Amino acid sequence: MESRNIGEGVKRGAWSKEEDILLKKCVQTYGQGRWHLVPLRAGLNRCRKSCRLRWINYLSPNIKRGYFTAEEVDLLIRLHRLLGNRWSLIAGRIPGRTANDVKNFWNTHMATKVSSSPKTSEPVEKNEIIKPKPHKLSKLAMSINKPFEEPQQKSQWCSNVLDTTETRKINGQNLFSIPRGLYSGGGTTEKSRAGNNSTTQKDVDNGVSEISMGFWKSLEFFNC
DNA sequence: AATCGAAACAACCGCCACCCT
DNA sequence: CAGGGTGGCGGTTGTTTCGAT
Repeated sequence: MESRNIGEGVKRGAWSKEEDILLKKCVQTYGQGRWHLVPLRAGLNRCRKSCRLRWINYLSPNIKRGYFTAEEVDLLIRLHRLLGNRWSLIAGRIPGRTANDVKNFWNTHMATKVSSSPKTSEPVEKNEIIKPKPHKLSKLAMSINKPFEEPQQKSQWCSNVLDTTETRKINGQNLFSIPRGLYSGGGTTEKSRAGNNSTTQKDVDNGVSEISMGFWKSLEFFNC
């Protein structure tokens, strides 16, 4: 694939290995953040967004690549029912997966499967989906995304947040029929990844009115 | 072996909230 | 308080890869 040069000479398209190395070095040296400075520091002819996206979705050492495990899919389905298309939130609860990963996976594997399932075609009631305004939600997510200390904590959360009957049906019907063997089936649970937990209670409170009570009940598991 | 359509995934775009001055 | 800059998000598009015929 050929990269294109559009506009003010900023390179677009696929990243080369050399660019990856430069970006990696830059982030390792200066840390994440201040993305507007990254192209300059790294000597990259890329826009800040492109650099950030490349790091977050591909170069970050926390990223888990490869097939989604059955456990991850199960969690994804439940979280999607709970949160809707809040990919960053969902990704925050699936260790090692990025929002882009989750979104791509859902769009290519789950969206059609779920919608084609007679039982699951039943639309999720709008008032059941948590839709705080984006950035309030982001902050809320940080509190929600407190890493699970223990594996049991995670499974407890999963089993209590949602009724699992539906997702089990989805899994039973579709999980192993997805082409290209995208599931490893079972798999291990990664240790929780480091979270950016800078949320204040005020931030969380700001979103209260926009969030269903069912969700807040689920948050009791985190003592939020 | 070649072709074509579908699936998978990397990357881009536009928007918006937050932060800082 | 207002305005500009920045970070981050979800939706969408473009390209590559895979599988069927």
